[in-house]
Amino acid sequence: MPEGHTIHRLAQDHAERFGNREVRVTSPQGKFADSAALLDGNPLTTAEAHGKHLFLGFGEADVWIHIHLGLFGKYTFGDAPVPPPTDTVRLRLATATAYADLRGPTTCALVTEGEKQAIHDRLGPDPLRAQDNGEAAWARVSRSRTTVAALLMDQKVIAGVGNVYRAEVLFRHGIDPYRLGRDLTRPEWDAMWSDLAELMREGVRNNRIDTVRPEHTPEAMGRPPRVDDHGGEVYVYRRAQQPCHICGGEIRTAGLAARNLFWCPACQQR
DNA sequence: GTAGGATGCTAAC
DNA sequence: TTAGCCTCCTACG
Repeated sequence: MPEGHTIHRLAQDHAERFGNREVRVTSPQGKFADSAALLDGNPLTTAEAHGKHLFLGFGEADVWIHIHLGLFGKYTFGDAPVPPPTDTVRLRLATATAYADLRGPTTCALVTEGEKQAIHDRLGPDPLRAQDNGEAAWARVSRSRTTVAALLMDQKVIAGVGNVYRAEVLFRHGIDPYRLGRDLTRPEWDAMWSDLAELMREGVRNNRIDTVRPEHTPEAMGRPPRVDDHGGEVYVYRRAQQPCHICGGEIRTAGLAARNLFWCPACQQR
């Protein structure tokens, strides 16, 4: 779930349900209780995403709730009647008509405006932010001796890409994950950047990751639809040892920087 | 019932 | 490079 598209969608969902409404802010689990009490009853005025970071702003209060889901964090949205919270709910926002429950985040903390800015400053450009472009990312990539697979996961280089988008965008552009940043061409990078922007925008719309082109969908190719709890239709992510949708060769997997990498060696050449 | 893994990241070695 | 954090779900006895 939690790649950049999830967080941008969460920002939208918060704005829709709670924007400019006074919200009850609580921490049934307790870890955020003191901070929640400070904000309780204020209107939610801003919900903003940068990469995988979510910021909630409350009216005059000069503080933000900074949320990072990490690997396990999850949001549940619902309508009234608001059910009693379970004891793992770190943060609950609620009005008379809607609620949002946050469980298991890596980060849920109050930050000042300055601390928020520091987070933005250490993040790279985000394909989902209108004001961002791939220029600064290319400057880093083009002089890096790191693999493009590692660079795509580095939030200082490009914010919001996770393990699924990494594997899929490399496949879509026929790029070997082990190629070095400095060996990429400018057109290759530009194409990946704009492709990510489109794929991730669709991810926000549908709240899932789909990367398979129309001509390669299960219906178009007469194969059974994918069954995987992560949802969308993909080319290589978590398809190790299965046949590539395009060439029929075997999808490979390997560990890279503590994460599982997936790719098709035939379609993705050096 | 238990083990293991998962779309993430950081601090410590 | 590894351990640690946080939660939920599946597979396996």
